[in-house]
Amino acid sequence: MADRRPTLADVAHAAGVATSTVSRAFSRPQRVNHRTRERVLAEAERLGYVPNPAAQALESGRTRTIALLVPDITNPYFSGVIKGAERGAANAGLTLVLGDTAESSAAEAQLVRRLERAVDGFVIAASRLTDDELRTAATRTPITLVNRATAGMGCVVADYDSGTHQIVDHLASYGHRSFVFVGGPAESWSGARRWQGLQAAAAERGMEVRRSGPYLPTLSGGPAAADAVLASGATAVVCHNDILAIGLMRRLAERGVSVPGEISVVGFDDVFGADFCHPTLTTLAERTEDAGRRAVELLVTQVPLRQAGGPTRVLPTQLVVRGSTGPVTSM
Amino acid sequence: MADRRPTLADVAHAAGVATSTVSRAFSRPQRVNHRTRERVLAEAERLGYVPNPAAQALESGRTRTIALLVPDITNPYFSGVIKGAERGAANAGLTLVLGDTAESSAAEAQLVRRLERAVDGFVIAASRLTDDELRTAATRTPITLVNRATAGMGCVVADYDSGTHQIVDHLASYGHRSFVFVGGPAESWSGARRWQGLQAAAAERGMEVRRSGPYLPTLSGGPAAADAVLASGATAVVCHNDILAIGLMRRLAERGVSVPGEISVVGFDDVFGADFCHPTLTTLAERTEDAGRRAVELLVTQVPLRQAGGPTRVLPTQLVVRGSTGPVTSM
DNA sequence: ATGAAAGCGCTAACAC
DNA sequence: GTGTTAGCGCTTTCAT
Repeated sequence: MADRRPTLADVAHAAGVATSTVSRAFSRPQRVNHRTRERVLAEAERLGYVPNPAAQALESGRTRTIALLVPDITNPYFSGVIKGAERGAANAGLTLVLGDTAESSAAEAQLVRRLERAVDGFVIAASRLTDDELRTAATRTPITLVNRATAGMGCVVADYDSGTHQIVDHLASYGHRSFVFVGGPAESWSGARRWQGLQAAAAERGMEVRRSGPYLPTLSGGPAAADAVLASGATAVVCHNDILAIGLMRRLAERGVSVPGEISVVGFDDVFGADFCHPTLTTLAERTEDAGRRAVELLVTQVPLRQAGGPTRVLPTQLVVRGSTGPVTSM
Repeated sequence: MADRRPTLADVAHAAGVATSTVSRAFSRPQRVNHRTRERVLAEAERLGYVPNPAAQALESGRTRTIALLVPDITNPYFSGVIKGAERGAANAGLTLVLGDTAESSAAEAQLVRRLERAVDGFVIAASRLTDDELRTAATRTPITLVNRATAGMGCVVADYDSGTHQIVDHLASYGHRSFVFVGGPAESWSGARRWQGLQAAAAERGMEVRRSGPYLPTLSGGPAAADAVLASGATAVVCHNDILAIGLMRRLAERGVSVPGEISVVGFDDVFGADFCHPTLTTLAERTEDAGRRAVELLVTQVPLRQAGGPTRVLPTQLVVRGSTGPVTSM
């Protein structure tokens, strides 16, 4: 182990100045004589001085750390959000703490409470908390939401209105007159928005929609969903997310049902895997990496202002047409 | 925003005791009169007191935070490591900071330096630093490695000796007399270990092996690898990782080559997607979640002891046989 | 068992 | 432009 690490005082002594000058040399370069600053920095470098973040935080009350909370770290949908947030944090010189809420609102609330003094703010993706819980927490520490809109705080959401229209138009262009929405968890905010959008878009097109589910938004949710879809006689299905869609397609393949020959399948998210499953999946791509980065930016800009509110940023979505959708077979 | 948060002094005042008593009530319950402690805790609860981690860290020098560094957060291989580490940290009451080193040794070194004062230790997965750089860094802050063995520090690695034997035995059982190893990045420690293991196992079986590459360990590395393999006339290939294997299989499909009919394909990692690509991929599964958790445990046990060294933990691997491997076609 | 008081390393007024 | 000096909130001797 190294000996005691050099402190501000060590650098100050070595450079023959006061500690405040050293501090300023780092944090307010303008307010220090250029030559003095050079000397201080040189001494700091020579001594291998690194500021102690705990001490900085204690004084300033700011930790230069933010937390990102996601329901499941291993879900590839959140990988993009995590990466984007990590980039955004790095750009802003912030440290990113990652928390997995295990899809539980209790765990989420506990994590917020545990970390609120250790971080300057939270980015919460797909929060399971109620609007009220979120707003209460936001009075203590700034919060920005990803894929969840709650009045009074910064939100970054995907444009599901446009996205669901794109999906419906695509299916209509292939001659489908109706489709089934294979729903995910009932509490999912994005699930509700997707379903609303699909209903509205279908109504405009004069198409008929039904909803099936809820199902687990995992590969294992696929078989039950597939069987329900088969029973319904649908020519097309739109699934809550890609993973569920892939699980559903696997089951359809097992049962000898051709995709897209007999049934067209559409997913949401364009996760890793959507372009190499079989058949490749037509899906609505979200800019998850952008979402993570923007959420951090939103948080950073509102932190210094100490304002609780924040505008909602809507990120574009785009339909990626692949092999799982095709024309209706007239029988 | 909330008013000033209650401090130790507020609680002490409210309970009519000294701050040191409040501090002890939390950290050394034994050394405080039972009734006093009850009263203090009640007041703390009533005021909504939460200790300020920065102040705790400043005094004690310990932050109760550890950092996990990975080359690429979006790589599904690391998702398991991240999840495991998150769990391990949560179990130990530690906060986990996540860093993405962007597959760059410079970024990794910078991140270590930037965080070393803010955390009590590092878990570094697939480190790109040299052994010397790692050992130097470890003298300042404890470090544990995942999938990288460096003498003198705690390491968690997969059992590639057993794993590569499993792969070779599997191919031999299907009648393959030779195979090609499709290599990843030259600097990859695990890549080197895999190749060593395969060579040794093949030699024992009297099989012939050649190496091709290096290739990008991504889907986009697949086409070049596939074409090289075709030119070689191999009956079986073992790829650096699953992603590369899937990219390679896609290219083979494009070129009308049947898998496993004409060529058998084996991957490493068993990442998300290996069970739904087409054909499903035979691959060597690693216990990545265990690895992450164990690495944190190793770090935690060595931190209090302030000992730099640490034993290497070897985690079992197992071959998952799926649809991408089959018998040699005699032509 | 409890209190008083000295810092931990740094920032921010406020002087000079 | 630079130095002096109070703390930030907590832990930890050292008394009592």
